[in-house]
Amino acid sequence: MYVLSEIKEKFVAEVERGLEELGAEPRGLERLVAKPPRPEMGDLGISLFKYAKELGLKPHELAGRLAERLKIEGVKEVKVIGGYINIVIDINAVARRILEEALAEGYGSWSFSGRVVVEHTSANPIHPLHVGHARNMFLGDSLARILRNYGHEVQTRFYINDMGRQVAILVYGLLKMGRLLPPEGEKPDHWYGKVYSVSNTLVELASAVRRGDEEAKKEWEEVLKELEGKWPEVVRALKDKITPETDHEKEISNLMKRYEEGDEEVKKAFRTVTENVLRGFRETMRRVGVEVDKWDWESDLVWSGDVSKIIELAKRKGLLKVKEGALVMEFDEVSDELRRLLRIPKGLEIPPLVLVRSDGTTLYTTRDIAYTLKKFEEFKADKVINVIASEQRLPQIQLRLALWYLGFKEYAQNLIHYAYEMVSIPGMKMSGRRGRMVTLDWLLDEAERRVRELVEGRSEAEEPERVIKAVAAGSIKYAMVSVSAQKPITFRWEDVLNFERNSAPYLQYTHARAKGILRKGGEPDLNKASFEKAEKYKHLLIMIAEFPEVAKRAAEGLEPERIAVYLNQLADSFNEFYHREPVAKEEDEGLRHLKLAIVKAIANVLRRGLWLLGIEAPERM
RNA sequence: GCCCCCGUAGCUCAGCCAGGAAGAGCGCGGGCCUUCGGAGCCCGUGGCCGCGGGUUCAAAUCCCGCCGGGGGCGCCA
Repeated sequence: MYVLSEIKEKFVAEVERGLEELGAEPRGLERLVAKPPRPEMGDLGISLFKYAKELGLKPHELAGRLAERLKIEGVKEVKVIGGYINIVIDINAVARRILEEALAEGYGSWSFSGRVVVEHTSANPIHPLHVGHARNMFLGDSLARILRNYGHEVQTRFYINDMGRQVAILVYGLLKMGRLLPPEGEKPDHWYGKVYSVSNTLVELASAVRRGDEEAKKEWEEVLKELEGKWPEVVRALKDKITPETDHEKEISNLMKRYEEGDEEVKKAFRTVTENVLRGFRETMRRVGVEVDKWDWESDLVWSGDVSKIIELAKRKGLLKVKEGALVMEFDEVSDELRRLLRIPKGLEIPPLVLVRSDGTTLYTTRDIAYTLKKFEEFKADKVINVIASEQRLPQIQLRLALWYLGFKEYAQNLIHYAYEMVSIPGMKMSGRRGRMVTLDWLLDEAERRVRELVEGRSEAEEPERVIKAVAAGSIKYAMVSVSAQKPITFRWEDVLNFERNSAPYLQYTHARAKGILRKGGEPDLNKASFEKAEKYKHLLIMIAEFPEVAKRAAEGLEPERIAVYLNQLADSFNEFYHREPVAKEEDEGLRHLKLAIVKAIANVLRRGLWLLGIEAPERM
């Protein structure tokens, strides 16, 4: 247990006991603990208005009575202000413990047991990773780290969605082109992305012509022109192969059917292509230091029979209806109670879920049911977190309902859709289908270029290139992870590449600066430190002591942005301190060791906190 | 049309879940380059917390309605 948490717990327990003795029923008192608005009012306070009313006492009077016998180790004063009871921490007495804790390697970690699967990124293997995937990936990676730090066993998984229509369109185009592999020297996912959007556009165009839909025809002709301007050779290679003479939609459906049935030739084509796209994904992920523990093929779930077992079970339970040749599950009357359990909005109408198409093939959500079981069962997970865009809220709800009705009630309740909003770019409508996207690779190149420019000639790092990569990746990660997931992000270069405060580079710089002081001033020795002089650095010490609680709350609420906000405040306070006080040059030995210990503790917290966000903290920059 | 999310300083956002004296960054104006790393520091500027009701001793925070922005309502994912 960390000092500050301990003091807080005792404070709550004592006040609780006092209230009980007076006849009140203090439930959830710890929620009323707050930091007073001004430091001179104390370090922690509890508001008592609620209980004053319950007991028929004046708030101030109640606070006074409770304060009288409040005795907590590490607390030097109890203040009664209005209806609050506030405590003043005796920082001289607890500074040593704060610093001992903060200098330890695993500072901020907890040991709350639990097993969690985090599925993230899971991009369609048809084009390179773009800014939207980046948000998904960085959120997922950070959540995994935050939960591990909380004490949970975490497994991260990437779902390879190789059975969707989009992969089929890509493979179809490639087969028409007569080549499955990318040209030498071109990053595979980028090349496939071009082929995909050109194929998709030609297919859409052909269909529009066949339907006689003039409007759509015009629209897709424009897209084609745009693509021709960007990638003439790809358009040239496909233009005469995908024309309105053929019903391509049907051929693509046929291709999907053959893949689902496990046709060897088709299987080989799909697998080769997908593997190669994934090769590109892995390269990008290596660049940003994100790893996943397991890669799961959607197709394996079909071939292994897991998906048909689900359908059989649904049939046996009488959950399926035949509707125009398709098998569907309906959710007409979902009780309020079930909605509450599965976190489904009250007024939401839930359309039927098609599990099997009329041609006998299955759909994404069908396979996702099988996949969810696999995730829970293989890892014996208590919880599964799916990091998936909020636009997929409805299918995720249908998934939970399907699980519930199939009898997997625990899983349905413990399946969490961690929804995040879109990343938009001003003046640009992103669309993979139309080949319009800002890729993560490009973003990283650009960020690295800018960092290199900035660092040029003034870096103190031994390996400037490594630092450039860490800072570039960090700045993008920070932009994605420091905004709460439920807010849309408008991606602007001037914000992401602003390396001033409130950015990863600022935190990294502050960390490197602290390390620089330690190189000059030497290692702190707590046995030589004058803790009786800690009062002056109380603000910093308390902030250091708050880190574990911040990490805990971030884990409990799945809120990486809390870490970002906290680290920023810590860095601000440290920089103020740095300009005010000499550390390495401090002549008073005891004081120097105290300050060095504070600096080292801050460096440690910054490093650990950045790690929770998936951001590296170089020693020098 | 129905449903979900968001709306806090000129801009980008914390704070809202668990009600208890409005916060950062950017921008803008002014200062700090002989002292441990200027990606920094100091001073100043800036808000009927979208609007209207309600609950409460107390509302940015909870409830209802409206307005504005985004997303969803496919045998796509």
